[in-house]
This record gives sequence, structure tokens and C-alpha cells, in this order.
Amino acid sequence: MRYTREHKQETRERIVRAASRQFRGKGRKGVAIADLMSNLQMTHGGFYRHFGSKEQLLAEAINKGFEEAAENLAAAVEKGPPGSELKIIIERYLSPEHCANPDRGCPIAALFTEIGRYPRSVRVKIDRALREHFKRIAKFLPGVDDEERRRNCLILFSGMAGALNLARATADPEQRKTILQSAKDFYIKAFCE
Amino acid sequence: MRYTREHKQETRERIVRAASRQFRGKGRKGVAIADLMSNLQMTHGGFYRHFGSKEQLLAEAINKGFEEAAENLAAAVEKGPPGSELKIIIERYLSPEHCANPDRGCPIAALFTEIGRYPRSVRVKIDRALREHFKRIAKFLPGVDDEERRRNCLILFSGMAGALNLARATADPEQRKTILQSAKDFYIKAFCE
DNA sequence: TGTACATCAGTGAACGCGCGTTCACTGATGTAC
DNA sequence: TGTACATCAGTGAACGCGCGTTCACTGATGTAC
Repeated sequence: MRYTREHKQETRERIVRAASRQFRGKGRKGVAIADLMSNLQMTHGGFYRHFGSKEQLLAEAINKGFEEAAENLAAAVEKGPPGSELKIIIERYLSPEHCANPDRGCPIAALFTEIGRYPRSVRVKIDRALREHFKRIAKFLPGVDDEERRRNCLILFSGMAGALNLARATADPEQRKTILQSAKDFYIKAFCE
Repeated sequence: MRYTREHKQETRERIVRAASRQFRGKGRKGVAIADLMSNLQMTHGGFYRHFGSKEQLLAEAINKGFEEAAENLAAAVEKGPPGSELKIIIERYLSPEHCANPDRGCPIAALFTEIGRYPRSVRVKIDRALREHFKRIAKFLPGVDDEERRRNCLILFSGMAGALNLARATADPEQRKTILQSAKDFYIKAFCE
């Protein structure tokens, strides 16, 4: 069956979107191409009409994750009054929803223990995407100049990603709540006051 | 060849120690039993005389990681003058050495994105070990009571683990240094002053 | 003390399964005439 | 406008490999007598 060019593009995007979720939810080795494709009602053979390898998909999927994150973030920030942007960002990042749904959340938080083991080509692409992403967010951070805002951005987001992952790793729900709430209070105090 | 009871115990410990390193360095799915055993000059068949499954080994290996971490930490703290314990801990945790050697470092930092996906039995064991570990460290944290010290401990270590992992994920060495240094300054200022 | 037997840590082949990737094929639709 | 052919997204079997686990076997040493 031959399809239009648009159809191919659409299929490709569906694969990337699903992969982005699955990689964040299960890690690089937790995702199987055949399983991914069958989720989209397709067979695995067609995969290689769109991507050269699983690694190539991984890189694109992580980029997609940043895009989604940026969209969600922009949408959330717009709802609140001006001046409250950072507080909203922190509260969303450390929310129970974000904690419970790694597959729809921050790709760095979902994957950063394993990114160091990815092939260099993939890591470099992630570096670039992450730098872009931080550049867009840094304007909400306190600091006397761009440099300080950038450093604060690194500190805040790495710290929140750590708290989020400690909460996700914790089996006890009470302890999980404590971690999220304490971290929320701490980072709001440190960066919003 | 039959061996003494001590010999068996020794072999078992060598397996756990090697596994602890390998799991921290490569993640659960990155470790292969046959490879692990051949590193110890043995064949894979003997593994099941010591452990019921790879999962069981994983749980023990992570516990071993906490033990090692506790020993290292105690040794480091003793070297400095009293009152400087927390500063020493922070500087060690965010050092380039810790960043470059995940396999010998903090097991939580090495694995926390994937712990949430481990079988519940393993997660519960990790919970317990972590709680113990934090209990030993919390006394170095500031706070008016045990409860506040415990919360500060969660915040500090999750935050540092996040910074460490962001640094590990980063391909650019300069950026890596910036992350570690900024986080070090920040957490020392926040918890040691 | 010496001997015959039992034990069991470790060996290495084998099993069964999952997975990334390849490939010959299909058939609907685009395109050249 | 109609027709013959080319294209190529998607199919599904197959390949090759790695891995967790099992199992029959080995043989040095512990143990019962």
C-alpha cells in the first residue's frame, strides 16, 4: 500500500511521540521496537523505513520530550499572574502528578542516570537541547546577570530532578509526599523570595 | 571440588561486591550474570549456588553500596576538624571524582531513575537501607529537631544527587565543572552557614 | 588412624526467550506517456 | 482522460545474538564408621 508523503510524516511523528513516552517511562533498554510499533497498530518491519536505528530514535524522542515539556510549561505559566511564574514552575515540577507520571514529564529527570552511558552522538544532541531549554527558562530565575541566572537554573532544576527521583524511588507513599513537599518549600524559599 | 564453608562465604561476598560496582556503573539491565562471574574468573553456572535470581543479587548489591558509602563517608569525616563534617560531605559528594566514578559512588545517585521500576520486593529493601543511611547522616544536618534534620537531609542529598547526575549526563566538560561547582557553593551556603 | 562414601561449589553445554535488524514481498497509489 | 509501470510504506518471517536460568556432571574434601 502506497501512502502520501504527508502520511509518512505523520507515521514518523506518531512513532517519535510514542517512543518519547516509552523511553521516559522505561529507559533505553526497557523499550522494544516491536512492542513500540505494535502499540501503534503496526509491525516492527516498517520501523526502518523511518529510522536508521534505535539510537537515532532515542535522540529524537528525547528532543521531543523537551518540546513537550516546553509547551506544558508555557501553558502553565500563562495561567498565573505575572511575577508568579517561577513559583508555578516549581510547584508543577514537584507535584504528585509529575512524580507519578515519568513518561509524560521531564526527560532529564526520567533518564539522567543513564544518559552518561548513551553513545556520544546522542549525548551531544541532548546537551544542545538541554542548553536551549534552559536558555528559555533562565529568564524566570533570580540573578544579577545572565550568567548568574543560568547557574541558578542549573542548580534549581538539577535539585528538583533529584528530589523528584528520590520520591519516585521511594516505595512508601508517606515518605514520598514528605520529600516532594519539603523540596517544594525549600526551593520556593531559596529562589522565589 | 568441594570447598570449606568459609570459602563459599568469601565467593558470595566477592560476587556481591563486584555486582554492586557493576549495577551502579551500568544499571540493572546493563549487567549480565555470565559477564559478572567471568570477571571473578568463574563460570555463570555457579551463580545459582549463591543466589536465587538476579533480582535477589540486585537487592543485596545495593545494600552493599550503602555500606561502602557509609564507610567512605565515615573515613572522610574523621580526617577533618569537628564542625566541618557537613562541608566535607558536600565537597566529596560533588567532587569530580565522585562524578567520574558512578560505580564506586552513591547507589541512589547511580540508580534512582530506575529504582521506581524495580520489583516491589527490591524497592522495599532499598527503602529500609536508605532510611537507615539517612538516620546515620542526619546528625550532621542543621535543624531544631530530628524531624527537621531528617527533612533537610532528604533535601540536601536528593538535590546533590540531581546535580551529580546532571553533571554526569552532560557531554561538555566545562559545563560539567560549572554544574558541580555551582551546586557545591549553593548547598554549602544553604546548609553550612 | 584409615577407608569408603556423601556432599556440594563450581563447570560448561543447553534451553527458551526477547530483541535489533534484515529482507523478500505486497499492493495501493503516484507518475510518465 | 486512460493505461501501464514504478515506487515505497508497511508486512511478517527469519537471522543472529545475548541473556537468565537449568541441569547433568566433576572431583576435592568433609564425614561416618
